[in-house]
Formats: sequence, C-alpha cells, structure tokens
Amino acid sequence: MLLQYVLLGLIKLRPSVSGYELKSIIDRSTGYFFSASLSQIYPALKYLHAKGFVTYKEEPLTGRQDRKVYTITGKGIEELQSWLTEPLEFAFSMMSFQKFLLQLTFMGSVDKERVLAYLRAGLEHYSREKNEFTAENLSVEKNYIDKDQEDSKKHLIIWQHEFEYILQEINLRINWIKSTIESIENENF
Amino acid sequence: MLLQYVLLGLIKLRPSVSGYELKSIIDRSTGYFFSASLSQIYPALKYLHAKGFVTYKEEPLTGRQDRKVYTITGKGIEELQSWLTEPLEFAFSMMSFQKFLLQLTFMGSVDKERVLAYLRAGLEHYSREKNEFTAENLSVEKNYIDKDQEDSKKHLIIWQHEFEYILQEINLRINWIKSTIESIENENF
DNA sequence: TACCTCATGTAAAGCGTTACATGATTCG
DNA sequence: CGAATCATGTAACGCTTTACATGAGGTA
Repeated sequence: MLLQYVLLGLIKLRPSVSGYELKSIIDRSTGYFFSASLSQIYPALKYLHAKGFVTYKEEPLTGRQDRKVYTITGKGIEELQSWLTEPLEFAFSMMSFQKFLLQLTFMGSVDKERVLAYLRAGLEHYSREKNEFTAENLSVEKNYIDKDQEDSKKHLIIWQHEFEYILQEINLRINWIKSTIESIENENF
Repeated sequence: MLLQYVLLGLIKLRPSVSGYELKSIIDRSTGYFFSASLSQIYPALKYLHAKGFVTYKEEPLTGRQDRKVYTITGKGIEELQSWLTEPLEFAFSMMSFQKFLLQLTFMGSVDKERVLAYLRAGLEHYSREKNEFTAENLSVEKNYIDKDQEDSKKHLIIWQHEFEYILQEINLRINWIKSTIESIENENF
C-alpha cells in the first residue's frame, strides 16, 4: 500500500507528528496527487507501529483528548528507503504520473545518481507512451463509432480535441522530466 | 457510479455490442483516463438491463460460447442525457480533469450551448485552482519540514520542481479548454 | 448557540482488483 | 503444443468513503 510509505516519509521529515497533523499535511501538500482519510490513517499508523517502523509517545493535553506523536525508527527508515529505491512500474494511464511524482516527493534522502536513474526511467516510459499514442491517432475510436449515427461528427470533433490534450500532457511530462534531470545534474544535489 | 454511464454512452455509439467488446474499447480508447475490468462490466450490464436502460439479444455462435449483444433503450438514452447535462462537481485534485474529459467524451449528443457551458465551468474551476495554487507556493511544505533535517535542501529542490510541474499542468488545462471553446464556437458543431 | 478545529478511533457499505471456473478457436 | 483471443460469469480480498461515536476549546 502506498499510504504506509507516504506516512513513513512524512513522519521522517518531521519527527513527533500526530495522525491528525499527518492528515492535514496530506490534504494541503501531496493532496493534489495523493489523498487519504483519517479512518485510513489511524489503522495505518497502528500497522506501522506493529511492524516496528514507528514509535509513539502519548502527549497528555489538559482539557482535550491526548494525542499520540509518532517518530520513525531505524527499521522504518530502512523500509522507506527500500521503497524509494525500488524501480517504479508504469501503467499505461494518465494516473501513472501521480505515482511517479509521489515517490519522487520523498526521494530527497536518496543519492543523486539514483534520483537521476529514476527520472531517466520515467523519461523512457513517457517517450514510449508518446510514440504508441501518436501511432494510434483515434483509429480505434473512428472504427468503433457507428457512422450512421446522427452525432458521429460531433463526437469525433470532441475526441480529436481530447486526443490533442493528451498528447500535450505527455509532451509536458517529457519536457518537465528533461529539464528536471538537467537541473539536478547541474545543481549541487 | 461512472461505469454505468460509460457503458450506456458506448452502447449508444455502437448498437449490438457485447460485454467483451466493451472491455476492449474501454482499454483502447477511454482507457487512458478510465478503465474497468470484465468482472465489473458484466454485473454492470446486468444492472443496466434490470433498470431497463438496455436490452440484449443472445447470439448463438456455433462452436464457441454464445454472446449477448446489448442495445440502448429510450429510457437508457434519457438516463445518459441526464448524466451529461448534470453539472460536474470538481474536486481539488489532479484527477478531477479525468472525470471532466470522460463526461465530455460522450457529449457529442448534447447541444452546442450546453457543451460550451460545460467547458466554461471547467475554465472557471481551473482558473480558481491556479490562483489558489500559486498563492500557496510551497509555504505549507516549507513550514512542515524540519529544517535541521539533513536532506531538507534536497527535498525542497524536488518540491520546487514538482510545484512548477503542477502549475504547468493547470496552465495546459486552462489553455486547452480556451482553445476548445473557441474552436467549438466557430466550427459548425 | 452553532460551527470549526483539534483529537482518536470503529463499523458498515461501496468500489476495484485478482483469482477462480469453463471452454472453443486461432495463430505461431 | 502452448499462448492469445473470444466469451461469460462468480467469489474472495483489499482499499476507500461515509457514517457512527465521543468530547473539549475557540470563534462568529
């Protein structure tokens, strides 16, 4: 599950953090490409504790409910690192890039060469995706639609626009990865 | 559920279609932003039939398994149309655009003014999203990270790049919607 | 007074993926 | 001969969302 690694990554970046705070930071930062609810987070923290990846301290608060603050363990850091260095498998889908960005989010603790290898793998994938996508150019869709259909022309207009959007998005991804590789190669990362 | 509307839309575009064919067209066309497995499709078709949105005929095939071919009913067209004219609610997430494109995919049967209204609603949403996103500019993330952390600099470099990607993606969406609106206004749609 | 934030959890229901079950034809 | 395609379905498992349960303090 992704959630457990996201939690490990976030706890590592800020020791002594509560489940409630984790929910809030997920909503307001990674939230744009990864989200989780409190009813997922609390059991996940329990699981991470059972596995020995985190420890927690109960903070008694006067008046209101106690909070549990979590800190990552050495074993947890190992677990996180093994996820971060595992090669990502890309699905042929618009959503694949979200997972790509999510893993990258926590790769600040990974050495430069591994980060670059990760980015280059992404570049390769999206270049292949672009080729396959360009080659197809709505042939399947044009073949599927019943030409006698009243609105077949209107559908094809819409699909042509959508096709061009997806192409532009793939191009954006490719160009972004390229420029990110260059900048990490040159900056002292 | 989205799947039922996607199936209705696809059956309408090509009457006398089987579940297996629907799976194949979903994989190869909408598949990039919407996917479904056969174990979802078969029960969904059963449901659509129970609701009276589709009818089916059993085609006996010599040698191999019979296939059921589905055709949309008047009631089904009404149901599809009501989904297509329902205003879409946007979530604050990267995935929201997939739903936006998916609904648009089947809007070839909707009148020009409604399609334009739909696109304009999208334009408004992503413009707002851009403003809120730009205003924040990693302040939450910078505040969250423990500055004493060894790798805090490296994390911030990555996050800065990711931030710029998301901004570019939002810009792409805005520009694509704008140009699609213009083209539909001018083409005879 | 009512809603929002902080704070932690469980339970039920819905949705999605993978595995199971069966079987013929076609292509390499 | 084995793998892929065509063809339909059910069952088990896992993840996600929504509802339930409780409760204090601050703000409008």
